[in-house]
Amino acid sequence: MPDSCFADRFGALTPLGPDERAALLRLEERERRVRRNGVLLSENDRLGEMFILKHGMMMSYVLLDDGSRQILRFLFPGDLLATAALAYAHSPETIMALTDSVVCPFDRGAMADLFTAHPRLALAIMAAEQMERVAMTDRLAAIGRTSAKARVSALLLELRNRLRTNDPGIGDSFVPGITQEEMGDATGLTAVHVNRMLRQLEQDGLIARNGGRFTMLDEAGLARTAHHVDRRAGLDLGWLPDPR
Amino acid sequence: MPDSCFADRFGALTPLGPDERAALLRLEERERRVRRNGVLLSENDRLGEMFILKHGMMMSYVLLDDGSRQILRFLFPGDLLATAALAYAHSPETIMALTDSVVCPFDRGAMADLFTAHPRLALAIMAAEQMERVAMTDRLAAIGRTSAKARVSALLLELRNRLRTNDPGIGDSFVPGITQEEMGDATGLTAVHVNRMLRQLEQDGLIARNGGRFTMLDEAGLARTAHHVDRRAGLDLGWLPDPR
DNA sequence: CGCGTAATTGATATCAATCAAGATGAGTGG
DNA sequence: CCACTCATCTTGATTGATATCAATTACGCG
Repeated sequence: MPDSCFADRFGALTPLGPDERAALLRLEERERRVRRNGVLLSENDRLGEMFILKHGMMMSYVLLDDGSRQILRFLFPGDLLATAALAYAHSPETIMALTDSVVCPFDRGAMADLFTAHPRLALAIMAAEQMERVAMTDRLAAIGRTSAKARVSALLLELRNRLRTNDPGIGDSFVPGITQEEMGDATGLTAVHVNRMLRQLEQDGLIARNGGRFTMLDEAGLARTAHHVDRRAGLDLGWLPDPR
Repeated sequence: MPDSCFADRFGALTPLGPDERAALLRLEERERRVRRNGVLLSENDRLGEMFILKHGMMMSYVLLDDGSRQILRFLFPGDLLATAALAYAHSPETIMALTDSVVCPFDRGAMADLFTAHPRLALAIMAAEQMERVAMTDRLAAIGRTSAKARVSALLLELRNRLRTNDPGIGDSFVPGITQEEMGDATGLTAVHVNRMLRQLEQDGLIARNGGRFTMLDEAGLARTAHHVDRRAGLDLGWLPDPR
């Protein structure tokens, strides 16, 4: 059976029937490559298709009129991109590749077909959307109400966790794959201050760094500094109807 | 025909068939009152039902361990509450009434039934979810990357626009219905600083205040200070299949 | 080797938080 | 009707966290 990031994503949440798996696979029939630093979609581009990220790491961001940038989310395989196409004619955000990536474009009509043929998958997609929303509220609270050190810690934890989801081999040690500038744009800080915070986290004995590689020396301590809440523990999709 | 906030909300986005309207109405069969300052749902409460807000104004927020609060969103009639129930066993946020309110509780199973019987409504709900998500990214960018004055301006514009959606009689003049403390908790500022920013907006001739009532004297100027983007203009649900 | 990007470090500036009093105003009970 | 109380709003003085500015250093790569 051909692999599908998207089917795997949902398979981890709820058992999938063979028809369901096949329907998800059909969304990944086409492929498009995006090179590192390549832009898949710019703010205000006309929308019509959505994408499943198949390989690589991307990010979405908005630019403010003074040139500053707010990174909204980092994107990993299995993530759905450009879902704003469901409600808007033009993209509210830019989507750019952080590494060489592969995405699978599909028309929003395909989503309509999927919802019609497989209501249970529609519910699962809606549930995944809720997970995304809760992650966003966590980020909102972090940026609005926590210190620079907490925000940087939270970002490191989030990156490690998401990287690990796609590569279970990752333990305490990982390569974030983003610059300090990008960490700043994700956390609402300057690159200079991110640097100082990383340095402080090192001094506190929470992390170590070695040529781009980060190691969490005290994950519990880091989670405490970050005011981190582990949302995966509270997942519950048991209420979904049985697969057909 | 009995009125339904929820059906009205979607009716404004896309034409509804009679079956569809009836199905939405069924979600509002039960009612629960929540008094001002009453808590509908606390952080970590067990989830199972969701709610449609029928009358009143509510808010959702999280408390951090140092006691500070981040308000995530203000809720108005037609909004769907506690959608996290689709993915989580416990609430990630507290939902509290800002005015005496009425909500319609329904089991998440009812949502599953709706998705099964009316895939087109499922798509519309998904689209509404995208509107919510985009609003959240706008807030994230505001808090992460804009000045205190811009954030307060953006909040005023958002409140006025949402109030006007439910009461088209509202023009430049409105009563926000929240305290400066709450404005601070929504924008990531202190109440004291919100006060100074309001005062400055007054001095700039952008707003006037009179016993709790705000008047926008220069809406274009306010939108400029806020870096405001009008998202309603870009809505597009024309791609949805025709109602049955 | 040389070049460009990213990381680091120090000095200074600014915005917003904190601390501390009042002022205002809407209930509430006597 | 008045005194009282509590929440909210307002204002000033000060502190503190983070931004800004300005070099310098380290590093990956052609």
